[in-house]
Amino acid sequence: MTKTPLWQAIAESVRRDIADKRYTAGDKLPTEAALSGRFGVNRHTIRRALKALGEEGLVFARRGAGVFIASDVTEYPIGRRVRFHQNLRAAGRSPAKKLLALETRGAAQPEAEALRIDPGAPVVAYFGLSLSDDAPIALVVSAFPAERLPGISDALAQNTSITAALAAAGVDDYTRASTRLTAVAADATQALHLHVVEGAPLLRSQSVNISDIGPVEYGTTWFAGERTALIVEEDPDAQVR
Amino acid sequence: MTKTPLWQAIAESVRRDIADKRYTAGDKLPTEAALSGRFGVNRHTIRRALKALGEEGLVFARRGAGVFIASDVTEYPIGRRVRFHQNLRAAGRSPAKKLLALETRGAAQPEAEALRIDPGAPVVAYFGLSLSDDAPIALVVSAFPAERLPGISDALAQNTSITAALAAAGVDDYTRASTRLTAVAADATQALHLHVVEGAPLLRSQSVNISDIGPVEYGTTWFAGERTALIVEEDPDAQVR
DNA sequence: TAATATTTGTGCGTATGTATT
DNA sequence: GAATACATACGCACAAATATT
Repeated sequence: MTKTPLWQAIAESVRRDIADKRYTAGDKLPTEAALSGRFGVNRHTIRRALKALGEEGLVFARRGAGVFIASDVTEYPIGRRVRFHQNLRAAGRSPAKKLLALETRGAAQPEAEALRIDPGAPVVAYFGLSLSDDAPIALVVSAFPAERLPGISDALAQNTSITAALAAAGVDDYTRASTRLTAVAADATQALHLHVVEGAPLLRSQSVNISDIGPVEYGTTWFAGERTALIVEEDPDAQVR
Repeated sequence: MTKTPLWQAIAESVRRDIADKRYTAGDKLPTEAALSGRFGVNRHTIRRALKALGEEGLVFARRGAGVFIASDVTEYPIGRRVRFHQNLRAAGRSPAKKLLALETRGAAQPEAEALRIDPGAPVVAYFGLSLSDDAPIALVVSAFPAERLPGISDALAQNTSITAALAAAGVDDYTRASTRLTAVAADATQALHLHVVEGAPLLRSQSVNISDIGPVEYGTTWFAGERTALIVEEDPDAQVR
């Protein structure tokens, strides 16, 4: 009879607690110190167990904050992906949206080019996080030309959606210019926001929205690759050459 | 895997913003509170990042007033430019193409569903590599329904392009159904083919091509994220909702 | 001038991450 | 596994300087 390592037994115990909904998505687990007391083992043994759960995607840790239950991946491993499919046209525009920050500053070179304004001309920078059931889906950074859109800053602060804010600023009709897609690795802060590990693959979408008064938004969206997929609609009559 | 401290990642991000002239000499940075919201970290962590920038002489703080840009950074290591642009419609169909392998086997479940054939029905699997100036661009795996396309195996072996092979098999008119895009991490063999390190971000495109006789190709393409960007063409008349 | 709000500066306690012994 | 040490990070509270009204 082989002896089961302590950390495996502990991992199994916590796994049961999660399965039994004693802890649910977003909850904080007891501290490592508390768990080490409860199970009567060293903190490192607890850490070994939590590491295993982390690799299973069941929990994730935030240094200085605690260990938290990840979104219910176990129950709906496939369905979760399906639910979070994002349409490219709706990229970064899911209903639940958290405003992270808003600032007005000078336009950098690429922003100025995309928005067809002078470098240094004021832009309103919007930082947001798209959520679905508290699970972060995408990180959004958008630049708006301040002089072309009077009152856009207040509109963004008061409206939950970018579309609504643009409408409040007088733009109710705009089209998306060609979208540029590429895969990139998550940096430390992106990983923090999206609840993935540093270096995890992200899908980055860059696009410009244009109305009849000119470009109104230069937006970049980072999607958590593990949890989201973009569906690109294609013209059914289009020919593949 | 080296984990970058958050404060270093934040310092680097702000350093870039200064280098890109988003903030210029004399400007006031957003408040520590605003930055802590934008990056999703505690104010102490922001302060640590700002302290580093202060020690570099890039910024200085005035208690009660704010943090200001001391000087512009002119020299900055420019990131590798994206050298290759691929149109999504041409995904995996660039001129230089290397045939890696060709095999006939039974259809797996997802292939059967996509191609609308029975699981286990014969499919011809095509493994190829897209190149540009000897640099690998994308790894391509396509499945073709063997019974629906008599002679497709020989056609693929003899033709350099998939389009030509399909034409040789009697299909000269097909359309691409909606494409699914997501970011994934490169596994060991993909990394080898694409000349990237294992774990590097890849852009994965999955799509089905349909002709009047039914689905003719279920293809998956992995693009090297560091070297490629997909440009999604949009209907200029399309509305963003 | 005075009151109030904002912003940076500082301290303390606690939690996680990692390395060493 | 156990014990220790240190770096990183969070959360709260409050003081000090500045800005705003």
